[in-house]
Amino acid sequence: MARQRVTLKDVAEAAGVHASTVSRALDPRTRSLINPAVVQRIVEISEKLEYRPNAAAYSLRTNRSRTIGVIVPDIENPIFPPMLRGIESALLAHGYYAILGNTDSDEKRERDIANGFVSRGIDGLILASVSREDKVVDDTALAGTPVVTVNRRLDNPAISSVVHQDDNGVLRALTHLVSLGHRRIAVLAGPQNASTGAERHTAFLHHRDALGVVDDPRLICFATAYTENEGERCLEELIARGTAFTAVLCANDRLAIGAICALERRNLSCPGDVSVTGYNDMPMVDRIHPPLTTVRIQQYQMGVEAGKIILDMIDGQRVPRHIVLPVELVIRGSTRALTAAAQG
Amino acid sequence: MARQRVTLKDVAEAAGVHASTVSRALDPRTRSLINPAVVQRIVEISEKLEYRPNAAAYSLRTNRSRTIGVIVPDIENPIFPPMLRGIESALLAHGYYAILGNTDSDEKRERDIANGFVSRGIDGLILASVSREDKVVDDTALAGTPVVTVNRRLDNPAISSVVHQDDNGVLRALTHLVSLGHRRIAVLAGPQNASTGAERHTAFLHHRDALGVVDDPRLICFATAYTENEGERCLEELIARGTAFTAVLCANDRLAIGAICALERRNLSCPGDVSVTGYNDMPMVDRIHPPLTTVRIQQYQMGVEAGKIILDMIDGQRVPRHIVLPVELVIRGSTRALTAAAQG
DNA sequence: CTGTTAGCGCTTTCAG
DNA sequence: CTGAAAGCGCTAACAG
Repeated sequence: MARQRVTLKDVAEAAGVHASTVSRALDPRTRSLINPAVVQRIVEISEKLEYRPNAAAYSLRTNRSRTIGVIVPDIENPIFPPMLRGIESALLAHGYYAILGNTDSDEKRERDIANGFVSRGIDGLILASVSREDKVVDDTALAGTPVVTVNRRLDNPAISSVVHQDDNGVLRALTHLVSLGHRRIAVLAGPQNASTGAERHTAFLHHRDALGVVDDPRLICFATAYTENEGERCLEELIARGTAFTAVLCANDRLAIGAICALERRNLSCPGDVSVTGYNDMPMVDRIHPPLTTVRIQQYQMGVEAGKIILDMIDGQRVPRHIVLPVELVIRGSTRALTAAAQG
Repeated sequence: MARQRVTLKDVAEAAGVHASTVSRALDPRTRSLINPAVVQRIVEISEKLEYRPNAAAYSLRTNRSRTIGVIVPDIENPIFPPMLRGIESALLAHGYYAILGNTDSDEKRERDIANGFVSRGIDGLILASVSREDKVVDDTALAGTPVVTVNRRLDNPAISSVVHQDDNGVLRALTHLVSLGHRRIAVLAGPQNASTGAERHTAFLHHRDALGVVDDPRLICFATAYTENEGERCLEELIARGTAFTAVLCANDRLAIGAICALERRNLSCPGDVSVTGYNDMPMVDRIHPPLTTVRIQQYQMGVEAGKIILDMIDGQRVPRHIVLPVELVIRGSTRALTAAAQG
């Protein structure tokens, strides 16, 4: 029955001291002010009584909630769970907890959730759901709450971020395809209002000529979202345009899965007729058919770094930090050397 | 700079009324007590001032945090993200938020997290990580906090739960295999300290004889965890025992994926040589090779129901409720009719 | 219908 | 080294 019963005062009475003494004795930072013997007694008694500090009172008094808001577009996207674990592991070590919100990439929802989070006094905000410009973020940051974006980056450099070497990832995937003999390489570009979409596409344009990849605008199709359905739609569109290609470079794994699906429906084989590369190396893409060649990002580590940045910012570090993690190419079954026959 | 500035008092002063009047005007439940014209003015002013209630103060005063703790073994297990979305959607409609914890199936971690949650005054606990007996749960429930388990069930019927018709799911999968001609059906049973593991295995034993499935204890292997690795290990063990089988009934999809992997390594084809069924229909199993025949559970709905139960319990409904959701069989490529050749 | 009052449990000056 | 006192922002009797 008893809900959240034992208070500082209870412990104080049992120990024969004042509540403020107990408060000091239990806080590692102020413990040194108190007579060690007294500390010892207070700690014992508080344990025996199973004292648990009341987080609301602490929060009201100190204006710190030890809570971090985490906003993602959609937790069902497989790259986010590992990231969440990373965040959690960074936070838990410091007694912080994460509250979670999904936006479905809807700006209004993002605003509502962020407002709700601020209202409950989050100490920081980690945001995976973010366009290249985002008023919600700017406002929250302006209001003094630490903010870090993860997996994506704002154009505004004042907002800390954790991202990957997108340019290098695209370069590796493209070099791999070229080394297999591919020159007519189609591109499923991601949404250009997302930093990943924009940066990966810029990287492609940047490296295309140097690698001898055919420059033909009809080989590029822009997805409006990072979903399997968009992958299918874009591949259909590429085929409808009637331009030949022997490989498809996709801006993420979900687009790649959709593309492979569409190929199969057209009775085209991957990698027999068309090679496909993904991006992210999300869970399970090594088990699909064919196993996906993709660029591996550090999903877990990304979360850890974001957690660390937020904690540092809460600790007073107000100069924005930008972390760029390295990537690696994982070669699996969805890419194959171009044969003379296929080139025809 | 301004952190969480505007308070009730600020709004009250701006409106020329007392803070308590503002409090009443802003709470839908007490709004009717206030002169409509005054309500109108207060609402306008609070919006103009961007007033956001301080959750800590509310919580301290009312002893309600509008926060639900959600504990899962591992958010990276693909069945949990959809469940989380379900929980979130049920909670958000009532202004509640979820804080998340992963236990890695470690009892000590589970206890620590639950304690942390209780300390921050969660109003309810949703627990997907739970053995058939669980002291943490019993204690939390005893302390007066609403608790509901989801996907698994405690032996203790006083704890509300949301699960699926496991018996029916196993019956369907088994009937399907039998209808394809299989009789020598191996079983990868789940951990027996999990209610799903125990109930699915009981269901198998229960239906085996009636369906004419061969009764041979050497065809049953118990996994110690629901992982791909355990699936591989168990399948290896079955083969090592030297008992022939033409199909494998797996207690969940991850075991099935491991089993298929092990078969491939042995140069056995699925479904050519051995048919395999999974359980859960987790995301992506329709895209693996071969697409997995499995029992579909309602991951999202499971979360919604759990959220509803928790909210009802917070609302005073203290009689435990047990919801059992229906399942369906999804037939894909990993099962095939037994041919005369394969029977030999 | 509205104002007054008290206090939730904690931290933090300020005294001693 | 420890106690006293104030107050964070809010809600809920209780008065009027």
